[in-house]
Amino acid sequence: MDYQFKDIEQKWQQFWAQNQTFKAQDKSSKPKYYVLDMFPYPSGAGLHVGHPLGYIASDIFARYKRLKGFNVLHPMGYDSFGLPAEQYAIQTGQHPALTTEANIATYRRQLDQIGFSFDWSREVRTSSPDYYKWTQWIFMQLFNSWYNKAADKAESIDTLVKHFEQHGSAGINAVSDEEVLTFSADEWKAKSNIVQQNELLKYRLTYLRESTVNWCPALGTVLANDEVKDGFSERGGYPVEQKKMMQWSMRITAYAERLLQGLDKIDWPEPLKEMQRNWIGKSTGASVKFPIESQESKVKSQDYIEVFTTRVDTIFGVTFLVIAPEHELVAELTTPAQKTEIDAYIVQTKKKSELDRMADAKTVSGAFTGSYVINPLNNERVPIYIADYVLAGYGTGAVMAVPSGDQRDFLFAKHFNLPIVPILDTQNIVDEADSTKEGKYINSAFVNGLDYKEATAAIVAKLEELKLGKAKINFRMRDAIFGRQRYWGEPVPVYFKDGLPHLISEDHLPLLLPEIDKYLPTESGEPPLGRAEGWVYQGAPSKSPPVGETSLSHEAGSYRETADPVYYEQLKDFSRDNRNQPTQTEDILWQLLRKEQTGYKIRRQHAIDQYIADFVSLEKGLIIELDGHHHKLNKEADDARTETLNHFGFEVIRFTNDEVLQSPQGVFETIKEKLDALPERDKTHFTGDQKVSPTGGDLEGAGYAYELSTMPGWAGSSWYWYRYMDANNDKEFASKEAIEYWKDVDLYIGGSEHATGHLLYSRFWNKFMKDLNLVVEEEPFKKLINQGMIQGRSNFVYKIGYAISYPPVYGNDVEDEIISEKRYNELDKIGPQILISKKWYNEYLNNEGYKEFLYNFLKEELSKNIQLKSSNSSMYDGAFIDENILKVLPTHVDVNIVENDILDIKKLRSSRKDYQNAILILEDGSISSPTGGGREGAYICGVEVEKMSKSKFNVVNPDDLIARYGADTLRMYEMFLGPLEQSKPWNTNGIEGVFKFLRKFWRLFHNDAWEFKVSDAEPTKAELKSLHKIIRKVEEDVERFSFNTSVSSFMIAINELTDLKCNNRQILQDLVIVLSSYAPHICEELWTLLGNEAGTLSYAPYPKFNPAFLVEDEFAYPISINGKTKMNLNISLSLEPKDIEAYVLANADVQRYLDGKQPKKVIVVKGRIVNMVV
RNA sequence: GCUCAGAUGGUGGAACUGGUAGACACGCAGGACUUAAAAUCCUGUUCCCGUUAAAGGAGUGCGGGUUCGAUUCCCGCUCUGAGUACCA
Repeated sequence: MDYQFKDIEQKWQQFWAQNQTFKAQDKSSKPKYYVLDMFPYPSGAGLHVGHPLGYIASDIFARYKRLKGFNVLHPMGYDSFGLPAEQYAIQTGQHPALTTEANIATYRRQLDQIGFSFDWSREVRTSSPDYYKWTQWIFMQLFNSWYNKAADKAESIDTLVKHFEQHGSAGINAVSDEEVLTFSADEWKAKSNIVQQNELLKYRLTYLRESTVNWCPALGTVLANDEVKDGFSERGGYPVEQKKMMQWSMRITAYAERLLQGLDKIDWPEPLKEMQRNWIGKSTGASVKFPIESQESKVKSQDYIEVFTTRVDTIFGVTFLVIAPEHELVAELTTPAQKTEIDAYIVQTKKKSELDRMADAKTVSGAFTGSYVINPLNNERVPIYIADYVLAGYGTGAVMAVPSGDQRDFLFAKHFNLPIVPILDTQNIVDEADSTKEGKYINSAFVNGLDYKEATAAIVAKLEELKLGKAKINFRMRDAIFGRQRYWGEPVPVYFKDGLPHLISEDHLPLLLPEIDKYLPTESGEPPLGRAEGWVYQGAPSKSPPVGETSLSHEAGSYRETADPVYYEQLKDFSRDNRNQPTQTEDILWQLLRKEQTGYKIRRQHAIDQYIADFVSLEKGLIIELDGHHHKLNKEADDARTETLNHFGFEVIRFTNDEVLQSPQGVFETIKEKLDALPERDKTHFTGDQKVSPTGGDLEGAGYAYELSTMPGWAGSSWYWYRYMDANNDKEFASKEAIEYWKDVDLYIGGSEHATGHLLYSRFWNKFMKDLNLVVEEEPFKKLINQGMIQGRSNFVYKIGYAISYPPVYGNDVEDEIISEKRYNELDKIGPQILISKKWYNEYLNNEGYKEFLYNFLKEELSKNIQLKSSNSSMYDGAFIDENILKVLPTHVDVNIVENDILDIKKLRSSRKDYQNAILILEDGSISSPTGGGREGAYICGVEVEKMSKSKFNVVNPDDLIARYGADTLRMYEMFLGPLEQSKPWNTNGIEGVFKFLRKFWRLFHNDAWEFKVSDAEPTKAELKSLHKIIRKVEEDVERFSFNTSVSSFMIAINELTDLKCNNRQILQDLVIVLSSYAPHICEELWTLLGNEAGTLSYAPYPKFNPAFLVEDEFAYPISINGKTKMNLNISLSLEPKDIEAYVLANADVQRYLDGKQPKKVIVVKGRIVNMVV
């Protein structure tokens, strides 16, 4: 029978599924090998031909490793939480779980028909509760951990608490928030639980903190840095803005150094590592404090400005300091004389969006504050400027400017006429800064004459001695925002009590995603989970209550002396800050309330217990609070706060900012009425002997609000490779034995788009899990390969766009308007489309005469083919075509109706209505019209390489190709296309060659009548040579992931064996094994035809290469003269170079080439070449 | 701007440690089979000059270097792609 790929492929796919042929063994004496593809998101669009590229490569590798005797783990699953399903749900109201399910089914069907050897018994889905239970569990471990810098690893938060209890905060070297408290052991123990928990939150590896986030209003969620590209969201391309929000974050910065170091130990593509290095952004330098020049009467909150620099050696070249406009000291540093200028500049920068700021990079702008710092090493006065080229978010938000060494500083200095002092004798600073490190220092006091290394060391030493600086390492990487204000993600296993986050009990995992009515934020702007009814935590908070969970106010004697004196002191500091920087609404209200305008003394930003009240009347016990509109999770905190304040004898009234802005007077009246109505404050509560629970009861029966945001897309994919090791375990995320056996991923294949997202977060979680001894390897992916992108190859037709203008109607020239592009396109629909072939398009571009031809042609065709009439027909009477508006537009045409750039005109006509009556000028100049019959010439389309996408009509679907050629052909063709890592355009043209090859292979096993027939004779030498060449070639190629070259070699081998008329069983059987990882279906079929047991091919031993079969006794030496090959000579390989030389020189043809001359030198490389120098 | 990767026929690409550049495949041209088409098979196919077959010459983005010999190594440049960006 001829090669029937359809039947064969279906048969074997079924067989593999039924027999679980590719199930990996949990326990095995074989060595393990773990081949993984990057977790796919099952999108609704289905696969295009570019998607399976990496899967085919990894599958070939996995199959090859099985043949080589490895126990191979090759799983597949779905990263099934994510934005697209949710966006779709918002539009259609369909539950994302349903659409996701449907998408997975499509995805699976498409994967199955390509014949992958996945172990489907281990399939995972991040959106399944069995799976996200463990994502939540890992989140809990992160919450319960801190990073101990001394041990350089994460540890349980218990060890931190123990340390605090025994030694206080002294001796702790941790990665934490910047502002942490300092306290003794006794002070710690004296703190209320709330204060303690608040403090611990600053150390936890996942924490809640008010931070500046990338807010995307269109998606209604925050995004991580890697999800933002050039100020727009990566998914959807919506604008992103900066916003302060209470957010869950992951303290990935704790691992910055280890993430960087680890890169040196893994076999990844260099560009990928480079991207991670850039993202981590380590820079070694020094921090230097520049004392602020004292000014009479002005009290500063700080008497120095700290800068970070990587070139501390240039400190003698500092001629000014630049701080970011957002720098906290700007207000204090601005002198009255400079205030207008500075304010104007700040307003100007605020107006600029991120994008403007980037685009504006070239223009110099800034403003002088009027203040000076002192250069600590030469005591010179250094003016302080603000400028937006200094970023508040990097380093300290301040730079020491060295115009001689830094181009931005140089431009700034030129612009503001600031001095430029050279500091190295080799510097050339006439036109631009020179950042050289060569030469000896000048103008640099005690380092004059030293070189770069010496000077740097000397300066750092000096600064350290002065206690004004030290060597420092800075990282660009920020902590990763972990919450998303979206529905379709893992719920965060956290509830809120006293405004503080608490973990739910492990017994209550998984915390299931609740059902909601609409997948939209609530009216009050809470995330979608705010819609879930009754979604509150009822259980016990944890098995062992958090340390120190006692009454918060057992020491409270008065509102000033709260439970925690240290904390209270800090609050007073914050209050002072707040008073200095009132918000707009606070300021409006304060102007009305101050100076007893209500009849009572009002204080603003006043610390009470652990809170700061916006406004308070101590006399009447009334607290006035201003709120932005807020989040449900803040409400829990607000309620707790109100309750506590009530307890201290205060009544709380709240206004929103909007209320104040709209009617300040009304707000004032309400407050006044309230004050008048209130009695004197009851102070009896301040005895402190009462046990107070701020939430009004014990946990039993109480409902605590859950966290309303969900986890980001990368949560589930940051550990999934461990789940595959033990996918069905319901006791642990994976068993210890499984992890110890499989350890890590040996080969990971996927796209480079995950470089700074998934691959960085995964390494982070892996290191964390290693620290907790949950896993055994420091790095999860030993070897990684980026498959290149498959680009689309678009085809174009060249459409004549024409417009019709009208003469003045009724003496009115209104109609003679300039026709806009849009109108022009509308008009071009009134007649038939006219398309010109590629040659004529080039003619149109380069030849004025042809334009005229087209114009005349068009006029004639139009008068012939259409009547210029419509409902108001007079409009078209006498209409004329405007030559100036005639244009030829390259227009995408569906690549599926084009073959070898030749358009299928019939298919074109039936594809779209507006092409039905099209007139085509063909390559040979003849014309194809709908009425004209007979044979037609060719219409040649234009070609361009672009992204593969529906809108460009260049999507090639693997389903179609499999239907035409089969999966084996598709697999081999995708590999044949070129090196795996390289991006390349898809062109279906070559696929025939691969198909022919498989048929030729099939035919080796069959006689002319297509009957299966092999011979049992002893193989010939030539046959064995062909076989062993390919055995070795495939081994070499697969090991170095050069799949394209082995496909070529297969073709060569089959061509050779066909020429040898080989149908030898021994040869063919080994060949089947060698080819089976590339084209598994056809090989399985032939394997059983050869009489082997079905299903045994996948685990057959790979044939052993025997070099003896390749040994030649002769070699056709290329004979070259001065490096140019002239001829070949067959010479026995047993001859030594000397004899070869003699043999070659004796040859008559060689003598002819030498033309009687004696060669100066003869180079003979045995088995390679003979070269003569004349 | 910086970093990285790359540039070989009409096309995808091969040449692995410096040793016959263009393997393999597509496309194209010619031929066989056929009434015809499809399929299949055979031959040719880097460019230039040229021929009866020849014989020459040039040639791996450009310019130089090292070498008996360079697509491969070194230096400088051009272009393309990717990443990143006032990162101090």
